[in-house]
Amino acid sequence: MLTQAPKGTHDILPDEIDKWIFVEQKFAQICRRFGYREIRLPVFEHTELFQRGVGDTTDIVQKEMYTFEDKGGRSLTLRPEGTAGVVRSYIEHGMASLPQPTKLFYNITAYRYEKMQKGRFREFHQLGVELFGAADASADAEVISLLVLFFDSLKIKNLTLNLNSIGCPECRAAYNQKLKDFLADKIGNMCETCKERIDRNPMRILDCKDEGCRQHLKEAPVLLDHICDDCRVHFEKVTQKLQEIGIHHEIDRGIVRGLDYYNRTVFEFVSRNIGSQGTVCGGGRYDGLIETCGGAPTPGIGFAIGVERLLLEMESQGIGIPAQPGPVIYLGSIGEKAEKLCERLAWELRSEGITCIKDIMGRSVKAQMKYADKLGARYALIIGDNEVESNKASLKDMKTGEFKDISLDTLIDRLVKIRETD
RNA sequence: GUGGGUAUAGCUCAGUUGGUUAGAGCGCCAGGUUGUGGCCCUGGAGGCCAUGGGUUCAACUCCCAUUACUCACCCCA
Repeated sequence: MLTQAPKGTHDILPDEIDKWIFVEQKFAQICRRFGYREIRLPVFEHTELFQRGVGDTTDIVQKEMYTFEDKGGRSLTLRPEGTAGVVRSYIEHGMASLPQPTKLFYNITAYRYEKMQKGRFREFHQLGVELFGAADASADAEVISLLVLFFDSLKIKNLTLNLNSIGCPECRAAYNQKLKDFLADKIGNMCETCKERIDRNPMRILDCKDEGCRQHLKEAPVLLDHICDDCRVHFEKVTQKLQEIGIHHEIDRGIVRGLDYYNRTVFEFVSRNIGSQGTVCGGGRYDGLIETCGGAPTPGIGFAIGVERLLLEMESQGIGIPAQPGPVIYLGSIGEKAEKLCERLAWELRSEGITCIKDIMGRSVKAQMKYADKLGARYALIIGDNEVESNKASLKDMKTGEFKDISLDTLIDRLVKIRETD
C-alpha cells in the first residue's frame, strides 16, 4: 500500500516523459496558431460549480466526484473535467470585456472515481480548448479544424470524426417526448438498461448495442430530423464548412455527450485500436453554460483530449518521437586532484550551457566509461594525474571511438563549437 | 456499481501429480592485471512466491477470503 500509487493513478516515469512533453508542446503550438492563450486553474473548485455546470443528474456529479470538506467547512471537489473551471474563471475575471472572442487552452489533470480499465483512469490528463463569445458555425468548424491539424501534426491517422447535433433545450425536450411516445409500447420488451434510460436519458437508448433493442429502434425518430430550424441551419453550416476545408466526418446520431451543458454541435474523435474506451477527444457547444454559472448569456464551444488515450493511439500506430540527445560530455576522473579539476571544468561547461556529467562515485575508469556509454554521452574525457600535470587530455568521441588530444584550456570553446555544428 | 482473468527478483517469465537450500533471461553492481564504453566470459546483490486464513506430515503449488492489477459492461477523455 505504502509503496503503491493509489488506484487509478499512474506515475509518468523519465523514460516516457519525452512523449508527454512532445504532445503537450505540439498542442500548445497549434492552439497559439489559432489565437488561443494558455490558462492554468486550480485543481479543485467549489463543489457547487460542478453541480451546476456539469449537471446534477449526470453520472459524473452523482457518483464520480472526489468531494471533500476543507478545514473551513467548504465543500470542494477535484475537477472532474476542465470546462466548468474555465467558465468560472472567465466570469470571475470579466473576460467578456476582453477583445472577443475569448480563446483559451489548457493542460490539466482531472479526477473521476471510476472503475478503471484500458484508457480510463481516476486521475487522467486532458488537453482542451474553450472558445467564448462566438455563436456562429464558423467557430464550431474552426475548433474542429484545430483538432484535425493537431492530430495531423502528430502523424495520427484514421481517427473517425463523429458529429451530431443535439439541438437546443427547447427542441431537445420536444424530441425526447416524441421518442418516449414512440417507445411507449416497445420498452417492455427491451433490455434492462434501456428501461432505466427511458426516464433518465431517453436519447441514450439509441446507442444500445443489444440486438433485440436495435430491432425495436429501427423506425425510431432521429433527433436530427426533429431539431428546430435554427439548430438545423447551424448544423448544416458546420458540416458544410467542414466539407469546404476537406475534413471528413460522419454523422453519428448516437452521440450524446454525458455532460448536461452541451447543446447543438457535439463531436468526438474515435479510435478503434485502443480498447473499448476509444474516444480520444470529445467536445461540443455549450451556449447556456456561462449563464447557468452566473455570467451574462454567452455562447461557448470547446473540447477535451484524453492524453492517455492519445498516447495509446500513437503507440498503436507505431508513432515515435524525436529522441532526446544525451549529455554532450562525460568527465571522468582518477584521484582527488583530478576530481577537483573536473569539478571546476564541469562548472564552467554547465555555465556555458553544455550538458556535462561528471563522476561522483569515485569508480574505476572502466566503470565510468560504461556509465558514460549508458548515458549516451557524445564525448568522454578521463582526467588523472597526468592530465592535471600537463593540462592536456584525450577527448574520446563515443560514436567513433577516436581520441583527440586537446588542451584543457580550449575544452570549453571546442565543445561550444561542436554543439553549434552538431 | 456488475462480471471475467491474473498475482513468483527492478522488468519479462519458468517452477513437474503438493516434497525440503525458489530458477532463467534482461537490468543493476564488481571483476576478466598497469588509466577508457559497446561484444564476450566470471562472480555478486536482489524474492515473507500479493496479504490473511484453511486442508496436509509437508503448500509457490490445493481451497476460501481480502487487496491490487487487468479486460469488458456501464459511463466517458
